[in-house]
Parts: sequence; structure tokens; C-alpha cells
Amino acid sequence: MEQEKKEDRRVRRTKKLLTQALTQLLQEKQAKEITVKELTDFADMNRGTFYLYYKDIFDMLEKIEDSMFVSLDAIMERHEEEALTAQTRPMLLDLFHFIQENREMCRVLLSANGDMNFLHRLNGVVREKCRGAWRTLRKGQDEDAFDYHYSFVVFGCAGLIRAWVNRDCPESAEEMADLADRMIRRGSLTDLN
Amino acid sequence: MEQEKKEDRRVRRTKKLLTQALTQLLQEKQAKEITVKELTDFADMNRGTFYLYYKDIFDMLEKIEDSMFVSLDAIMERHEEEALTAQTRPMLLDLFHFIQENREMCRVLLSANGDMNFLHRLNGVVREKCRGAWRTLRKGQDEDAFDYHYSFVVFGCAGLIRAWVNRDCPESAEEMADLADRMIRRGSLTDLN
DNA sequence: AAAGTTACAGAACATTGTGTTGACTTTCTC
DNA sequence: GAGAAAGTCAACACAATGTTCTGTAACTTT
Repeated sequence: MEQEKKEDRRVRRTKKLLTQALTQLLQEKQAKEITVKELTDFADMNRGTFYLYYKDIFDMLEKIEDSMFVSLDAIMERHEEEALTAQTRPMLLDLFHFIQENREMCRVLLSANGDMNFLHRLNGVVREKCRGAWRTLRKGQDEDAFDYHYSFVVFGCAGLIRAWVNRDCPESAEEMADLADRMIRRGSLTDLN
Repeated sequence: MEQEKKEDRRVRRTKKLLTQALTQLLQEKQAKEITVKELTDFADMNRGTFYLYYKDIFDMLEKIEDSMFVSLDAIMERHEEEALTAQTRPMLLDLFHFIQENREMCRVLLSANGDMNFLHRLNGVVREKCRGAWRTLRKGQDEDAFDYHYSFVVFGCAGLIRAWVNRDCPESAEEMADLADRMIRRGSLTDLN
């Protein structure tokens, strides 16, 4: 389904330059304010070249997100059995290491200039991965409650990650995984009363 | 600073029609795909009229969000003393009633077609409101941790609200306030092990 | 109820980005 | 080195933008 062979070196170069340029421009302004002309000027290439690979700026952003989801999917796949015993810590650690390595892109996607559709897709992906574990863990319970629980956790983690990458990841991935794990399991105010 | 007197009836009518039209269009497509021409055609008015009040579609969306923040601010103001004793339930109940009444707009703002800047602003507003309470409740603790805690909670609640309004609010505001309160205080997996 | 004010419609306008096309030049792969 | 593919450059019709003007309708105030 994906590319059979490796891409032409020029293609890789072009896409990389465009991605770098977009990432940089998104630090300063929203995607809606970025024109194709501006992007290609910034990346120092012809405007027509952009249209060889992308429909428009948002299409490009979505394709970048696609590659992010490929990685996220692999992480979740790797920890599938653990989920059945409600072990979240190992998966979170893996996740936070990945985030740390891709902090610039994560910062952009979760910033004010970011994309709500990314959160929407993320929510959907996690939903499918977790449904099985939920059924196993909470046999008797209302299945509607599942929607609420994972939505809270997924968005909560997104907020947490957002705060972390915005500060350029001063804490280690281990510390963050601990923090996330604690908030998921025991809440944010659990030690107060 | 705001409008001194009540607006002209025609102005109210025009803004209302535009807001209704935008809300409806946002159910189907993203803000970036909506043109001023399309919006005014839908609202059955002259295109030039739009520019009397708004710079562009996104400016309009932001102004709609502004009015939302006025209400949210009032809700938080109303429960300021309670926050100092880590009481979240009464505020949440108030909040969920408000969400229920404004479910269409909330659904749009938190949907895939929604606005990341809204979450960004929300995060900022809650941050300022909560900082004082945090200092009182956790005197000895690291203040950096504050960022992570409220980011998790704010985004988590946004996710929860999103799931609720997407289903058109089948649960009562009381049930949702209970659920949110429980997840904030004791986490999502607290009763499992 | 009339007078004065303001909002809106309708139409025109220059400007700008869009998306596509064609001929050419450069760079890659085999 | 030959053939293929990618990128450059210039040009194109098209559509939405944002602004301005004039005339008409609706509102507020007294």
C-alpha cells in the first residue's frame, strides 16, 4: 500500500525542505495564514513543485500527521498485552521517549496554531486500541462510560505533553511517564484529602 | 470598554444570522474551507455586510469564542472561594449546566473542525484562576508541577465534554459533574487495583 | 409621527493566491 | 552514458478577497 521502493533522493530532499519550512512557519503563525507561495519561497523552491506532492497546506499537514500516527500505532501495538492487565507505565515511557525525539512537531501540532483534527484522529485511534482491554477489565460495567474515560485520559495526556514540549522537555521521559501514570490511576488531587 | 448601549436590532439580527450560519456550516466542514461568500449566501445577505463586523471567518470564530469566555469566566469567578478548599464539584456542576445549554457551539469548537486556539485560550484562563488555589493547597511543592497538573485536567475535561456533547448530552449535568470530579480526584483506573 | 441616523443591498473594482500547463534544464537511477 | 524523472520558469484563467460607492430600508429618538 505504501511506497514500494525508496523514494528518489530529490523527492526526499524536497519533502524534507518543505516539512522543515512548514514546521518553522507554524511556530510563528497559523496554518490558515501560510500561503503556498510563502512556503515555497521560504524553502527556496518553485511553487509548482509543491503541487507535485500536496493539494494545499492543510493536506500537507495531514500527511505529516499520518506519519506520526504510524509511529504511535507501532508504540501501542508493542504494548498491547500489557493493556489487558491495566499496565500503563511501560507504554507511557515508550510514548514519552518518542515525543521527546519529535518535540518540534509535537509542539506545533498541539500549539494554538495546531490542528484539532489531529486530536480527533488520536482519539479515534486510541479508542479502537483500548476497547478490548476495557471489556476485559470492566466486565459488568456500562460500556458508554468507556467513551468518557478514554476521552478524558487521551485529552489529558495531550495537555500534559503539550505543557512538556512547550517547555522543551526539561523533565526526563521517565519522570513524565510516572506523572502521567499517577494522574491516570489516582487522579490529580488524590493526595490532598 | 464594551458596548455602552444596546445594539441596533438590525445588528443583532445580522450577527445572529451569521452565527447560526457559521455554526451550521462548521458541522459539515472546517473553518478553513468556508468562504465569506459561501457564508453570506447561506445566511442570505450581502457579502459586504460581513466585513462591517468581522475581518474574516477566523476573526468571527474568535469573537464567538470571546463571548464563551465571558461566561466561563463568570462561572469560575462564582466559585473562587471553593477552589481554595479543593472543592471542585459545585463549579463543575455549574459548568456542565452551561455546556448543556450551549451544546451546539461547544460541539463545534471541540470537534475535528474546531479550533486549537480555543483550547489554548481556555488553558490560559484556567491557569490564572487556579494558580492562587494551588499555592495555598500545595505549599511545599514544586511550582512547575502546577503546569502539568492543570494542563492534564483542563484538556481532560475538554475531552470529556467533547464526548458528552457529541452524543447530545444523554447524561444529566449532575452525572457528568460527578464523573469529572471523580476522575480529577481519584483518576480513571482508581478502582481497578 | 416625523427627522435624523444607521444598517444593509447591490454592484463595481483592483489585488492576490490558486491550481494547472507547457517547454526547458538539471539530477538521479540503472 | 542513456533514459527517466524531478525541478525551474513563465504564463494562464479563475475565484475569493477586501474596499468603495450610491441608493434604499429600517431603526431610534424626541
